[in-house]
Amino acid sequence: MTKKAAVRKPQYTDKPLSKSALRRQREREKRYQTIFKAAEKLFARQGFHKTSMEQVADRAAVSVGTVYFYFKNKEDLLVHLIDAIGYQLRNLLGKEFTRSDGSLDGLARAGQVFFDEFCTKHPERLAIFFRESAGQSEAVEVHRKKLFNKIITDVEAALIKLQQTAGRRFPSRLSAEIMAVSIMGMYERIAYHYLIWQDNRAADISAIGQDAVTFIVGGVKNLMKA
Amino acid sequence: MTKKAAVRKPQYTDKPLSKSALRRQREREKRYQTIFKAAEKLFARQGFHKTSMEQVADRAAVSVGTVYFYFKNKEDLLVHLIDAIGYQLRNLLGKEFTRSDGSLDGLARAGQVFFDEFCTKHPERLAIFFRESAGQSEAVEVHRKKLFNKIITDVEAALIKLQQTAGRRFPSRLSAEIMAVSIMGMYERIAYHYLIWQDNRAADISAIGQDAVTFIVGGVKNLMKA
Amino acid sequence: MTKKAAVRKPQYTDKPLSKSALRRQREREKRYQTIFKAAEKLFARQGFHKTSMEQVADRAAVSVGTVYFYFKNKEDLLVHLIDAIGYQLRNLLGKEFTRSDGSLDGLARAGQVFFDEFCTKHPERLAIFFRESAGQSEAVEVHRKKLFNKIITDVEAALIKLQQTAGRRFPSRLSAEIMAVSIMGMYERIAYHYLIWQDNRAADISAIGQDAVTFIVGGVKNLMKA
Amino acid sequence: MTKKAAVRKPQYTDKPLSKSALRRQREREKRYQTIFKAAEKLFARQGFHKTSMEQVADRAAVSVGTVYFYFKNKEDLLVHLIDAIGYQLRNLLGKEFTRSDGSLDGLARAGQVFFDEFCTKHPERLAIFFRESAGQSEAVEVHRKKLFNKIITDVEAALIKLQQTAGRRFPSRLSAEIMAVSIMGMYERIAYHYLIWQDNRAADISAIGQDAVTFIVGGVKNLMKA
DNA sequence: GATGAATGAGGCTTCATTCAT
DNA sequence: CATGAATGAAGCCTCATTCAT
Repeated sequence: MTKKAAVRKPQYTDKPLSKSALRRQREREKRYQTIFKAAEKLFARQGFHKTSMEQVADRAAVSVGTVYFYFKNKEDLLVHLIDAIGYQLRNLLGKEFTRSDGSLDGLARAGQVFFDEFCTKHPERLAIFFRESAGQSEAVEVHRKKLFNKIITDVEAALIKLQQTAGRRFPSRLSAEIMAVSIMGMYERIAYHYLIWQDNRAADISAIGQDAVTFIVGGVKNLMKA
Repeated sequence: MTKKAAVRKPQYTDKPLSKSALRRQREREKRYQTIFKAAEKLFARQGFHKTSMEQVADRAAVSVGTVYFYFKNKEDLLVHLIDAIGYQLRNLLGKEFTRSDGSLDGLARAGQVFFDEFCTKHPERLAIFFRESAGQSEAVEVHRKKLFNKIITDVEAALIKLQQTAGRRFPSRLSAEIMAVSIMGMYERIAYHYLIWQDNRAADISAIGQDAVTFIVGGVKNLMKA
Repeated sequence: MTKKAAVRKPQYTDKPLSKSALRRQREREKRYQTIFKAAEKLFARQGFHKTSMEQVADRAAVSVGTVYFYFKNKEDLLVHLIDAIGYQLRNLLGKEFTRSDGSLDGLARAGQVFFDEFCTKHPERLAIFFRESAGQSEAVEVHRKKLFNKIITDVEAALIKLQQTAGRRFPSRLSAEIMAVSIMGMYERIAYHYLIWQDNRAADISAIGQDAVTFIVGGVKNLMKA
Repeated sequence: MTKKAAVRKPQYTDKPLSKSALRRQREREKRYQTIFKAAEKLFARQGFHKTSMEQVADRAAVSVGTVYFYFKNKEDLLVHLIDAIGYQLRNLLGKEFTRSDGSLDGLARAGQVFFDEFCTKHPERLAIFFRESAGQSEAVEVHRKKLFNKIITDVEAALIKLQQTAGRRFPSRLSAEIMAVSIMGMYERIAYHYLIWQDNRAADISAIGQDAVTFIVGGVKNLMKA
């Protein structure tokens, strides 16, 4: 493990581990998570820039050096947070899409899940993904872009499948992507508006999501007609 | 002039100004603009945090002290940028809304104007408004929120007028707001996606906007039906 | 009038002044005083270092440039304040000493005057002389020292006269000076303690002064005995 | 360790320290002292304002960051200096007072100790306490006031004890305090006059102190008579 | 004489990162 | 592996002073 690479995640090697090695690995994983959670909370609450590595270390009850053992640098910490959030998000939404039958239901359910399972339950991740990860650095932006693109591609795929099932065609080759981007933007801003800026609206978010879904359904249909 | 205030804009007093005072004022306004533009460019290109006040001063060909003469501090510079952008944006969109007759046309035209007049012609402002102003500081966030809210309220008002004209009702009292937020989010992300992340798509943006508008129209109608 | 010298005080030349020149001179004197007073107040209230030249100018309702026309620089402003205070103080005390007949009464009356006429009526000058002028700069310290020395010399002279009148001798050649220094220190700290640190004790200061005088009288007598 | 706290002094916890931890602690204390001494010297020689943190760091042969590791900021450095001086001073004088039997001797001895042990041996501390700490900032002034008050209270207590021993009464309830303040002022200015302004008089200071003590004794007696 | 915009050196402070123990 | 003291570059900002108008 070189100086530059930082551990990040426990490595998975093939050779069986001794008991003590196992314990060490578990400890390591635990530490990693502690630091991760500390950063998540602090970045979401105070912002990425206003949070110092010392604060992260303090909250995780480890030394600064330890933070640097698990994460290459501060940016790396943010990137890992973003990745984890993206991973979770795609998992959550993906499940709904795959379960979907090519009707608009999958899209609708994904929207619900986004609000009910993700936004409401992980407001910190919401803030990090949509607020803190913006405008921070080149590397972070690259990661963010990649993630957005993946989710957009997921949605786009669902829309294309839908189009085929319905035996229709969207006006242009780009239409599906544009809709995917639009849906992403809608959800993003709705979450931002009602959950980050008005943090007591969690109760209404489900109903709000309903309207959003109705809106989307109308939009998609209208584009299929065209 | 108190310690904290910084000049910013020439003050408008009632007493007539002498010729030399007038020139002085013009010079001041010019300087202000020079610094403003320098910051706009740098913040958009390198990011707010990566840009130092010295760089701003250099690009504006003035001393650091002069920058501080016109702007209270770095944050103030960003806030003024945001405000100016918001002002321009509302002006642009507002004109379309007022010219509108309560049909969906106004909304459609506003969308076009957003892409064709604002995004394409002021990519730097786009980046500042949607990327750099996010996650920077409390004060900036407050300004951003205020602006977003204003635009959302504009759109919402147009939607309500539309509903009355059509003699229909949206499902809930919130629906119009939700749609407004959604539309804002759509446009934001479309602009971000095609103009910031893929900066050579300016040519397609008009066509993209078309699909977006179609989508919106369908969405709005669907919610009016409901 | 060279660039370096700054006007400071209106010059007194011998040739008779025209009417307009007279008025100009009066105006000048007035301005000088305005700035002087502004600085006095601000230095006393916020401290010398915490006060900027701009603040002085603002309070005097003139431009920064004007302040620099009347005073060479910031330090010069403080030095002039100190000098003026010293001048007033010596005048006040000196009168009592000269009126004195070589008895301890002069000393006693000077003490009273110091508290009743100077401290109570010019708390700002008190703060400047005993607080703000300390530890600021070489040049200021030199002035302060000179002034202290003058006053000390005055007191010393009074003590020596007293000794002669009484037909006694202080133990050493230094004794009178030591007593003068001591008296100065007493008054200084009493004023500081009761008027600067506890700013509502002005009412008691006369009574306090009484005790101080009694103390001094005892001290002087004891040293004459020795 | 929070952002604001800075280490300052090694913390005393109950758990026994390992050998290496002990050494670390010792090193830390040493560093702290080095920086402390550097600041003491520089503040006394060049003045607080004229001394930059970089100079302090240079003289202590550490980096600027290290200075800030041990002291929260520049003001903190001065405050700690003042506190240390006050602590030493009270210790020195306090010993004489407690050893005292309620006669004037204690007061006299304290005076001697002040001149012989403190002023002569620690001219830098003298300058910091009586010159540099004046008129610098609100926080510093608060500390200075507190310390002066403590010493004054000590002296006052000694005077009250004296009065009881002697079976006399001072004219007013304030008298003892006034005398304490006076004595403080005398010593302060004598030290300032002969040791800071005329720095070659250290040899005479003992004799000077004698006269001062005689003066004080006379003063106190005179007030007891009254 | 008065003005006030412009200057820029200089100071304080932060904090990501390193590395010896 | 963990620690945490040390580093020092870098950034923000202030403000005394100047000078063209």
